[in-house]
Amino acid sequence: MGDGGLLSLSWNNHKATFCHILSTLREKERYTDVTLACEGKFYPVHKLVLSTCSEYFESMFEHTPCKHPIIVLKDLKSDEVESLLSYMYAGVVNVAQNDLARLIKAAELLKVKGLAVPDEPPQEVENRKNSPPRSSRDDRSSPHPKRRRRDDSDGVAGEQHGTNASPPASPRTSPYHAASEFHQDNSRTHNEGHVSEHRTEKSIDRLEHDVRSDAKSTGDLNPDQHNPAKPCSPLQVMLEETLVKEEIMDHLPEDKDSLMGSGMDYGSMTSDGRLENSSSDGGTQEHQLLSAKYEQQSLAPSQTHHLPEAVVEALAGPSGMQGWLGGGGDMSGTFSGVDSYGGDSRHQDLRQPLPTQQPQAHQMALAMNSEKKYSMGRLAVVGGCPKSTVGNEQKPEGHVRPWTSHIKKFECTYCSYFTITSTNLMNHLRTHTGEKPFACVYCPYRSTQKGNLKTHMNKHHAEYMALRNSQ
DNA sequence: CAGCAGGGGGCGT
DNA sequence: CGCCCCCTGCTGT
Repeated sequence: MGDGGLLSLSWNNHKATFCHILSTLREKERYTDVTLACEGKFYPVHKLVLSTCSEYFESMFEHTPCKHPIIVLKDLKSDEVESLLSYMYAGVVNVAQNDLARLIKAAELLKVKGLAVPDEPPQEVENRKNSPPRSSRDDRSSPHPKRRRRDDSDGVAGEQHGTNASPPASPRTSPYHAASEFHQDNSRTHNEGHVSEHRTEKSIDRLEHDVRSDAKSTGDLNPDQHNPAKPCSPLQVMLEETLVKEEIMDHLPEDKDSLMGSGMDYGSMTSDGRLENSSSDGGTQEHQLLSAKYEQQSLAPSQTHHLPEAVVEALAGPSGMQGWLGGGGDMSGTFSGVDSYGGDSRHQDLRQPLPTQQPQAHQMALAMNSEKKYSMGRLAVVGGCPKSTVGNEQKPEGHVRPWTSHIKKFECTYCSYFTITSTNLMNHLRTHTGEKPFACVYCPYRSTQKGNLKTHMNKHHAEYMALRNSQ
């Protein structure tokens, strides 16, 4: 790798982490922008995920301007929905053999990529479903492979609720990936030796470590359990049913409350809790968009409110998911949410005229970065004067300018920084662009500011400076 | 201690 | 107004 060589930086655990974060976001109901309703249960999920995994949803959202539509899945069972969601979020779903045909049918109904295989009879698909063991290879690359053994889980094959919250147990790269693996499994259905082959060594180590620690806590777990085929039937049954159920129960009431409270019209609820869409005539088989009432007023604010939190919690890690999130179409709101992380409402104003030439994701990433810096205390941006405390401390009397909005002249297009001088802004911009135009002639040192280079020269190449001064 | 980054004065155009 | 230059505080090693 010589000078100028390209370095390929790869995030070893990226896919697994990605899936995990997705699942986490779903669990925490962060950024959810669509709610699936089925049998009286509500599943706040993400359009992005749904449309990624299903052209059906994709086109549905495409034609639905509503910010937070409620989609009533009428001809589906809630457990099917849960399974499908698990499949879409985690890339893997555990299903009892008996329920497989039902699930596949549901998947076909919703055109879920990788699961919907209309051309082939369910039987064949069943064979392919031996793949869950294989999918577990990615299990092990999960950041939190918290699988718990349910020795007698075979007996509860009919229960699939658990899949809903199993994502952390088995993040998958993507449904596409899953689909392709199904095909691979055709040729080697029983070969479980491949289970972990595709993982990177690092993720293996880390995950096995996680698994072991998990095993310690649960007592009977061993790493091999990531191979679901071992203890269970080819169609592995849920491992976390009770756990998951509890989580669901925790969430649903809130959902209902909030949904109802927001004036959402869900149609009528039958006595057994099933959701009946009043407008459903049964002719169209699956879902109807019920109403657009459930959107901005009640939901958007909380979303924006949650974002910074989630950025910290769910998107932990320096890289986070900025790029991914930036792909959303409604980033202005979320972006301002991030932006307000510093607690400075002023940012909202500054954000308005943000130039659009920057990809939003980029802006978001940079903004997050800069906010981080600010929160670290480099600039006291939080509240009141946006100017640096540096200036205040440095020249208490010098900071007499009223730092009001009409004074600021130069705004950074990447973050909320602003200054009264273009020079300062230019210097600042280099911190974003990475440009270091001032290079030391004696060493690889480069600087964003000439003065910094000079300082460097004085300290490290004093003789050069002396010579130069004498000339 | 070295480096980074922001503030601001001075000067030329 | 833009550029140059210097000063300064903060942070990481």
